[in-house]
Amino acid sequence: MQSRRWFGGAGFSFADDPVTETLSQAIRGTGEELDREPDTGVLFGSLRGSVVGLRYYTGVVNKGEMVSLVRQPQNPYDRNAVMVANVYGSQVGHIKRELAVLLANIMDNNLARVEGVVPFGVTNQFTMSVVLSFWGREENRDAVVRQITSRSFKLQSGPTGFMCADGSRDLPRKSVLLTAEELKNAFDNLFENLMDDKIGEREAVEAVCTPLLPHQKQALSWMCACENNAALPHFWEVKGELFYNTLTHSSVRERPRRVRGGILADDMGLGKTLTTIALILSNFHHGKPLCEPEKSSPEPKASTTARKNPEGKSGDGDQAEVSVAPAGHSPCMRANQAETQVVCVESVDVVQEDVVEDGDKDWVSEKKAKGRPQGGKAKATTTKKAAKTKGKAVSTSRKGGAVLEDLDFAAALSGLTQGAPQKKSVGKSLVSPVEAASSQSTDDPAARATLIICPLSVLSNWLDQLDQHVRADVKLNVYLYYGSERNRDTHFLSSQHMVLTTYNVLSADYSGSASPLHTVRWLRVVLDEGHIIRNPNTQQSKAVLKLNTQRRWILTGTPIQNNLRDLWMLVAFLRLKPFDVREWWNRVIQRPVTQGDKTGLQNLQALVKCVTLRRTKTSRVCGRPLVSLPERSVRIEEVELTQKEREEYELARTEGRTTISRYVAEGTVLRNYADVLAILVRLRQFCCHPGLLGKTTTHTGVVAVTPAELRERLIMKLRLVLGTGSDEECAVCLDSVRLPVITHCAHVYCRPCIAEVIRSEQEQARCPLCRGQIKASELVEFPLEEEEEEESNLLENWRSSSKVEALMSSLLRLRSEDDSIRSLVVSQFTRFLTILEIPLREEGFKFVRLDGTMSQKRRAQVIQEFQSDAPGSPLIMLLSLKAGGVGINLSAASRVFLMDPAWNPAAEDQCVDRCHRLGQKRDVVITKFIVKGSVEENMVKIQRQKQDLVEKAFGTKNPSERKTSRVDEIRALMEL
DNA sequence: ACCGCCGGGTGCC
DNA sequence: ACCGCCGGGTGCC
Repeated sequence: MQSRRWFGGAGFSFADDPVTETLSQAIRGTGEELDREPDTGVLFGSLRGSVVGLRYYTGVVNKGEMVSLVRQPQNPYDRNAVMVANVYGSQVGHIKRELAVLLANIMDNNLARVEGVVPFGVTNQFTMSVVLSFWGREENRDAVVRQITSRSFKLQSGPTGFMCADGSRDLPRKSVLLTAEELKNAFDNLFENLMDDKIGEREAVEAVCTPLLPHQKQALSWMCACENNAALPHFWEVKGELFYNTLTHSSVRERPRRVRGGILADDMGLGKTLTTIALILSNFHHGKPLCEPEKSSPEPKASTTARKNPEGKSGDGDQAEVSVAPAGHSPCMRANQAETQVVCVESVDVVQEDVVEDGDKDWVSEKKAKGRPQGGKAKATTTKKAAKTKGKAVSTSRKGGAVLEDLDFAAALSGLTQGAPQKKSVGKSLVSPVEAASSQSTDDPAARATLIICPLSVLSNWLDQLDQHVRADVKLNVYLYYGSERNRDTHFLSSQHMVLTTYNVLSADYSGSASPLHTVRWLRVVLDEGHIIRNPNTQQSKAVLKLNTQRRWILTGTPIQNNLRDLWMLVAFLRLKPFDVREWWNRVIQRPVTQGDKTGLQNLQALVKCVTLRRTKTSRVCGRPLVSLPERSVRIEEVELTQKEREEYELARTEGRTTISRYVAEGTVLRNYADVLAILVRLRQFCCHPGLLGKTTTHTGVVAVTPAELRERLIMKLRLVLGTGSDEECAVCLDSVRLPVITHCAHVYCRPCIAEVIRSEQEQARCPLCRGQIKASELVEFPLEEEEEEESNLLENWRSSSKVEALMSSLLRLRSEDDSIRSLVVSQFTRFLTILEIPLREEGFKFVRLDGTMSQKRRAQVIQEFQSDAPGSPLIMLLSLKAGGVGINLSAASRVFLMDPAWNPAAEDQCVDRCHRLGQKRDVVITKFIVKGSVEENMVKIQRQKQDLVEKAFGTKNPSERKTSRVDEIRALMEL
C-alpha cells in the first residue's frame, strides 16, 4: 500500500507527467552536484595526517569522533589553511601545513569530499592524529590519487583506520550490506509500526469540546510527553561528567535535551488538527492547561476573538463572533472585557515536581548549586522586566517569578492593559532581537504563543476546526497573520494564544528586514503539511529554520515523498542535534543508508522512531481500527471512441509515432523532451475531447527558420506544458514552476531559478536539463494574451465526445437512482472542466468548480457550498486534480469520476482521499474513464508495472539506467 | 669552522 | 613537544 509513495516523484507538486517528473529526477542524479549528492560518492581511500594548534582552541574531541574539515582561504598565514572542527562546530585545530596544501587543492577543485575521524582523540595538548577519507565521483579518482601521491602522501585503499560506528578501535569497518530490496522494504516501512503500545492516553482539557478518539488521546499523550520529557535523547549516554553521543562519539558538557516536539505523521483524516488544538490548550507551561472555561460563568459567551477570514469577510457558517484585530490596535482594548472568562492555570508548585520543563529545572538546580535556593536573580529580573514592559504591576507573589508570569500572562490575555504601571513602560520591545537571539537554548517563560504555519488552502480549515472543537466560552486569542493589513507588532503577536499564518507570508516577511515572526519568541511552532519544507533550498524552508521557538512540531501525512533526502529538512527544523548540520546527517545517516549499510539503517530507524508518531487508516488501537471508514472501490470504465474520433486520434498518433521513433533511433528522446511531451499530451487530450487541443496544431520537430517562428513555437510549447492543468516541476528548485519561462532548447523553469543559473555560470551557462547553451536574452515568457476569446470559441462550436457522453450517462443514471449522492468530477485539464460545464448545465445539474486558478476566498466559498447539506446545494464538483490535492475536505461527495489517468497514482489517491476520509458516511465509488486502445491504456499499464518495480525505490539505479527506463517508457506508451 | 655538535628557545594556520 | 626546527655558542681528546 505504502509503496505508492515511491512513485510519486514530485510528491505534492503533482508533476503528473512522466517525462517531466522523472527526467528532472534523472538530472538531479547527474550534474555537478557533488555537494548536494552526498550519497553518490565512492571512497577513494584514506590517509593519516595530523591536526596541529590544539592549544589555541577550545573544541574537544574524543577517541573515534568525527570531525569536519573547513577550508579557510582567507587565513592570513596560509591561504591553504584547513580548519578542523568537532561535531558541534567548535574549532579543534588546523591541518598541518604540508597536508593542508594537498587538501586545499583537492577541496577547492571539488575533486573529492574530505572527511575526518580522530582515531585516538587528544593525547597531548599540541597535536593529534586524524584519518582523512576521500569521497568523490569515480572519474575523479585518478586525479585525487595523483595529487596525493605526487605530494608523497600514502593513500590507503579502503577505510583502514576508519572507526566503526560501535566505537571499536581502528579496525576496518565491517559493514553489513543490505540488498536493494531489503533496503526498499526497510525504507517503505520506516514510518510504519511506530506506534508504541506503551504510550498512554490523555484526555484533552475541558476547553476542547470534541471528545477525542482513542488514537487521538494517544497522540495527545505522546505529544505532551515529547514537550515535557526531560530524559536524555536517543544516542546519548552519561559518561562521567559529560554526555556522550554514541553515533558521532562526541561528548558535551551541557545536558543535551530531547527535541521538544516531533513529527505527527498520521494519515490524512485521523485528526492531526484536532490533536494539535488539544495539545495547545492542554499543555501550556509546566504541562498545565492554557486556559479553561470559567466554570461559574452562567452564560457562556460565544466569542472567538481576533479572528478573521483570509479576505477579512466573515464566513457564512461562522457562528462565533468574528472580529478583526486592527493593525496597531490591541484587541485587549475592547470594551466588553470579561477578565474572569479566562483562567490561566499555571501553578508554580510544579517547579518542584519531577517532570518539569527543563528551563525551570535547570534554574532550580543551578541556584541550589550556588547555594542560593530562594534566589533566582536572573529569573526575577526577566520576570519583572516582562511585567514592567507590559505596564502591569503585580503585587501578589507566591514563590519567585513564575506566579508573576502567570498573572501577567493572564492579564495580558484578558486585556488588563490599563492597570497602574508603577514603572514607566519601556515601549513595546518586550522581545528585543538581542534577547531573542540569546535565549534560544534556555527555557523562556516569555514564550507563550503558538505559531501555526500552513498552506493558504488549509488556513480556513484551521479556523473552522477551532470553532468546532474549542468551547464557545473559552476566550482563545487567535490571530490570523495574513494580508497586507496584518498587525506586525511583536508585542501584540507574543501576547496571542495562537497565531496562524502561511508559508508564503512567513517567507515574505523573512526576506524583508526585521521580520516580526522571527522576532517573537514562540512557545511552539507547528508546521502544517510540513513536507512542504522538504526542499531546503527554498526561501520558505530557510525562513522556517530561523524561527525562534521552544517547541517544534511537524504535521504531515507524507513524511517522505520518495527520498531519504526529504527527511533532512524535517530533522533540521526539529534541531535534532547534530543532524541539523548537513555534514553529520550525510555522514552518519544518508550515505550509509543509501549504500545499504545496516547499521546506518538501524540508526535512521531509531532516529525516526524517537521523534515520530504515525498511524495509518489501517492501524489499530487495541485491536480495533482507528477509524472505520466506509468501503472504497475503484472501477475502470472503458470508453470506445466514435469512428470520427478514432480517425482523428490515429492521425495524431501516427504523426507522433513517426517523430518519436526518429528520436528513439537517434537516441535524442530526452533532448527533444518538450516535443515528446507535447505529443503525449496531445494524445491524452484527444482521448478526452478534441476541444482541449486549442491552437496547438503546429507540426513539431521541424527546425524553425526565423527567430519569430522559433519564438512562436516556444510559446506554443510553453502553453502546452503549462496549460494542461497539470503541474510542472522546475528542475532547478524542484518545486512547482513560478513565473515560467522556456529556454531555446524548450525546457521550462522558473524565471528566477534559471536566471540565477545563467548569472552564476555566465558565458558557459548550460541548460540544467539538456546541457545546451542558454542565454538570458533567449528566455521566452508566456505572453499574457486573451485566452477568453479562445474559450468562448470553444463553447460556441460545441461538440461532445465519447468520454463526455460516458460521464454524462453515469451522472444521469446516478441522479435517477439517488439524487442525494454527490460527485467529484476530476480532470488534469482545466479546459476539460470548462467543456464539461456545458452538458452539465444542459442537463440541469447544479455544480461548482474548484481549480488552481481560483482565489482562496473563492475556494473556501465553493467548498462550503459543496459541503453544505442545504437544499439546492450542488451535486457535482468539477475539480482539477492539482487543486484537489491538498488539505481540503470534500466528504460530502461519495462518487469520484477520474476523467483522465494521472501519471502519478499518488495524486489520484490524494484526490480521492478528499472525500474518503473522516466524516464520510457512504461507500465511496471511484470511476476511472480510460479510452480503449489509446495512450491512456498504456499509461495505466505502466502505472501497474511501476508499482511492481523494486529497484526504483531508493534511486539506487544510476542516472543513465534511469534515463534508459524513461526512454523505454516512452516507447511503451507509443507502442514502438 | 665555508663545518658538526651542544643546548636553550621555541612552537598552528 | 619525552618532539623537530632554528640559530647562537662553540670547537681535539
